Amino acid sequence: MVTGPDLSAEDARERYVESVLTVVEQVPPGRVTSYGAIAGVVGSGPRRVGNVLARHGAPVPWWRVVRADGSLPPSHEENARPHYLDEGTPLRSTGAVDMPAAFWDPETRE
DNA sequence: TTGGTGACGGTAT
DNA sequence: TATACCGCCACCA
Repeated sequence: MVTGPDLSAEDARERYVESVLTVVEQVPPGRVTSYGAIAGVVGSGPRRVGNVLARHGAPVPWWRVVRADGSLPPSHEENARPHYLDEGTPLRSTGAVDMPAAFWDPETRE
């Protein structure tokens, strides 16, 4: 078989990206979820999720997606803080998100 | 084609 | 409690 472009695989990748962005959009204001939680829903590893947001995360509320410990890379943390204050997201004195209070599980939607 | 990299996560020290 | 290291896996140069 001639090695043509695998369009099905490319389409699968596109649907995967769309799935991730859809989950992010479903996170309620004032709540956050983690890369790992999204990974569990879309069926992939957490680094994949971060990679997707890095490339296609601009149009979605990316600040509602944080690391498992509730923190974000310093630069993004600066951009996210205003959103947290505006949405009333529970924060800790460290500047990270108060995970036990703010975590939203995309699988149980609570 | 091969190798390096990363918006992470968990475990070990 | 903080730091280091490894595992994972697709994307980019």
